[in-house]
Amino acid sequence: MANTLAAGNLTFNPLYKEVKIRITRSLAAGEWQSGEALPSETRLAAQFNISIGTVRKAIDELVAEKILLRQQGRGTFVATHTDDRTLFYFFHIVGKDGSKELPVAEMLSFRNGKADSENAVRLKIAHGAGTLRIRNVLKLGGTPVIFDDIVVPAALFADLDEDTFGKRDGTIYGLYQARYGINVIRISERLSAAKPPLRISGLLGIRHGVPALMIKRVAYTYNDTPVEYRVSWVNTENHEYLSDLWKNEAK
Amino acid sequence: MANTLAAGNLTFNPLYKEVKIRITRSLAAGEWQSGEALPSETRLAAQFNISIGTVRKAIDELVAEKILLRQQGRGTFVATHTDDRTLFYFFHIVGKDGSKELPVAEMLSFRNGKADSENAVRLKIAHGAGTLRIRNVLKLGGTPVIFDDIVVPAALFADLDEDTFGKRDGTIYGLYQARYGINVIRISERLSAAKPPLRISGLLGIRHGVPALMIKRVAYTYNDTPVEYRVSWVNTENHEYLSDLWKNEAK
DNA sequence: TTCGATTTGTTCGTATGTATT
DNA sequence: TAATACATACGAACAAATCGA
Repeated sequence: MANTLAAGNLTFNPLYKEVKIRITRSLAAGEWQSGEALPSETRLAAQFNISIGTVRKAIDELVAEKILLRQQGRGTFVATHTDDRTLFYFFHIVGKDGSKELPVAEMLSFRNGKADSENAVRLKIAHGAGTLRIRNVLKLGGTPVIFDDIVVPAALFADLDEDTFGKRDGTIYGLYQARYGINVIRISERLSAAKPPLRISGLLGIRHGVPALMIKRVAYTYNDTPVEYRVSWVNTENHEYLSDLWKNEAK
Repeated sequence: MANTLAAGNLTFNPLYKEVKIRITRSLAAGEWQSGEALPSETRLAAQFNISIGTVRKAIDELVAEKILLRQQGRGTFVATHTDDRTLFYFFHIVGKDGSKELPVAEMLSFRNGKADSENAVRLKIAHGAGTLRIRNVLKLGGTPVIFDDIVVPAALFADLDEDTFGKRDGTIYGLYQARYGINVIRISERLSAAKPPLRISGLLGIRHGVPALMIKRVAYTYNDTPVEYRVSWVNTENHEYLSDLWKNEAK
């Protein structure tokens, strides 16, 4: 009888890897919305005509990658960009006393633009392609600590405008996910120390000559597709960047 | 008959978690040396009197945490601090052109010291306890880029001296592991931007007024036991700190 | 409140495939 | 070639959590 899944597959992956790819494809296609439950493991096994253990192994990996979320007795869900998830996996600035807190964003500007060469390389779009560019100040404990300069391809966020962005409810990635079906699942950040431009040091209350942390971030969705490029400046007089792989992982 | 493993256990973990704890205990006790093979899964299952699937599930997690390493046909091994592992999981400085390269260390000094309050907190030792303090300059492509100030509890590294440290073969964590049975399995780093002290900017060829990246790292072994505190200064004119969770993970 | 259906979590067992020595 | 070790896949049974009737 055989394995209809592996058929027509030139690179012979194990079955569970194929299932994982299939599920990822469905996710990328927006087949299940954020927070929505996938079909039960039993149903998936029946659909794919494989054993439940194999389905579980595929889902295991997606759960480990924080793409899916399992809850005993309830089901398996597409991970949502809640505040908690942001705090754990996408926001790395903490107080020097160790305090973790979600920032409050204030939009400074929202403009249309064209991709410069850096944008083009990082976002894998054409030089000169249309972009949206948002500048934010992020406050922690009421005081401005971070300046964000966000660039996204206009093509991905068709009708996004200043109002939609400014009046969003929740995090920025939550907006991408809920309104545009774009699910940020991974970020890559490159950090260096630099003297902030005058305008920015002014915004962040950085005294003259005091350096700041510059972070260049690319956010990716499924299949390593970049969807956002962000340059941040951080006042590290009272805060710092925490890089603690695994600390929040499986116990 | 029952489950001899779970017996006497007040917090009722699943069996495979107990097995994981047991294996971790053996690792912490130095039962298997670095690079050495653990008993085969079949043998472990027999020892614990459980099924092989349960053993595999326990090992799965330790492999995911990079503590163990599995090789089909060969066995399961205690992960070794090779150059590759260091480059992937413990060394985050890359060229701005994206180049990854292992640094060459040059020892500047090796001294005995006493834990200051910062050392005491981070290393969870008594204030004033004996420490060893090593200063290094790390070169990338022949030029000095990083200054390291390393502090370790003297109690953990009984007979470590300047010669042993300086003439080591391989990475520093490799030395800890091979000679003292101390296996660094996780690091936590806190980054900020700052003006480097004159002595350090001189060493790294940083021009006056140019900021540097300061990194405070704590290295941990099993059970979240800290074993090293390290303050690094990085010249980020041509290099940057790369924070790319998962990028090197399961594909 | 209780009960039953549903869903994921754990554990066992077996068979077979693939890589290493 | 044979033995050994991990990898994949299947199936079954029961536990634990959730949710609605």
